[in-house]
Amino acid sequence: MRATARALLKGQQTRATILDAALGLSAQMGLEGLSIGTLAEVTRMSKSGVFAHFGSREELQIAVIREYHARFEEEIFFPAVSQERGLPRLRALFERWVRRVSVEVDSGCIYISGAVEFDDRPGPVRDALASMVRAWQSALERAIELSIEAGHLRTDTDALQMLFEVHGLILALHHDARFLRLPGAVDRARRAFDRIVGFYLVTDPATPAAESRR
Amino acid sequence: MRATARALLKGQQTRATILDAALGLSAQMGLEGLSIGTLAEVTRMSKSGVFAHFGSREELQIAVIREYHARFEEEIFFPAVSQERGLPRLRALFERWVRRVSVEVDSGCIYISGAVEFDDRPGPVRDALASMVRAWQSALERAIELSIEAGHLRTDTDALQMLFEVHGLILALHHDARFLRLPGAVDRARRAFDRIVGFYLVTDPATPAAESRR
DNA sequence: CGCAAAATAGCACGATCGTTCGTTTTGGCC
DNA sequence: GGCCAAAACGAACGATCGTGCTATTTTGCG
Repeated sequence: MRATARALLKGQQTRATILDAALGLSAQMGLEGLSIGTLAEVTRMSKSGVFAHFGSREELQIAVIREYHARFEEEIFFPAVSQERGLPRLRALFERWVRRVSVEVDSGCIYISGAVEFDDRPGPVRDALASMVRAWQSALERAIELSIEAGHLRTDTDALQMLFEVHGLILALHHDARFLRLPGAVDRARRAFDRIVGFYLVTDPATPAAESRR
Repeated sequence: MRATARALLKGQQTRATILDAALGLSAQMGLEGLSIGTLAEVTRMSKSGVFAHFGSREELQIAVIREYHARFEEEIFFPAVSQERGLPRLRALFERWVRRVSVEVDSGCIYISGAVEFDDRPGPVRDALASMVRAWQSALERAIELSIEAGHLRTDTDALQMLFEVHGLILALHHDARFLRLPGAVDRARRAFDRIVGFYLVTDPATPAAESRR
């Protein structure tokens, strides 16, 4: 009857436990590889017990995507927006993103694997995934635009073009590090990012750009 | 008893038919999504009839990978090496690669989807896939090195670094065009490629210029 | 403690999976 | 036409999948 009463019924709590295990499982095996059976095994519950918390496999997958998104925001986006707008924030976003992916060499990125698994499998799961990815891309686009407004990047910078190029670096990093297991991919990504930034950087600091390298 | 006698026993011929269907199926559903049942349905054969041609699902997957590699070479690599070595050949390789991926918006690229599906699933399938991908990357690396030797690219060009960046463009193209269904991704990839080439280009044919080096 | 409701378990279902085995059909050559 | 090996088939197997149902246990609260 305390204030905690409603906050965490037993159900919500084990649901969180299941979801956590589901996150790990689908990061490793992909969203399609996530099965209720193995999930029940891992959490030491019955299949139907697990199932009851989500109603269907699709809902489970969507719940996983949402949870992944929440953690992604927490780990990458929120800490980075504490940096001052413009290039410092953009750099922070990229650096945290790179670090996340390089940690995920052993766990897998649901955004990347999900994009491949659902790229021609229409339905609510794909929609949820696409909407999260788009949200993240929009956040990055916004950070680039703020860098332009702050006078750090050239005013004729095509934000979406720059985003495209930076995103490619993350995908190449994921590919080389996780699939090919090549060493040094993280450094390549960082170096390429600096090169891209260098290209879009204002050349004449007539306005007090200050740039503040890293 | 004609000359055709040994060349094409009935078995090899239907095996080729099955393999062709398998290529299409696994381009669309991924190598893991390829099932003998649906493959039998498509080719209007019995499951066991299909199965007998490959001995196991793994061998079927490997056969698909090898066939994909052969077609990839035929469509991209061989026509491009007819161009003169150096930048023209490198450009031809990239342009054909981009075109292939942009056509694959509706069919899927086995190299890309396979890399995600098997990035932590060790075994013969992963090995075969990785070896094909590495072969293709080596071919590109070689093309870059030839461009350096031909005096088209700066002598201090890091071929693997440039390869990393170019590969990222293809992955971003695949992601944006196939998953997010964004228009204009092809042009973005081309523009980014030109920018990358521009960076590594020799500015003064006499001396490897000291442009804003990073 | 007691009781209603929530949470979990148990069981069975139809479907699909890769694979095996024995049989039947087919194709090539005398 | 007949012979033999290759090719294709059909049926069944054990396993796993998602998903209903119905009990049973556990929880929260008066």
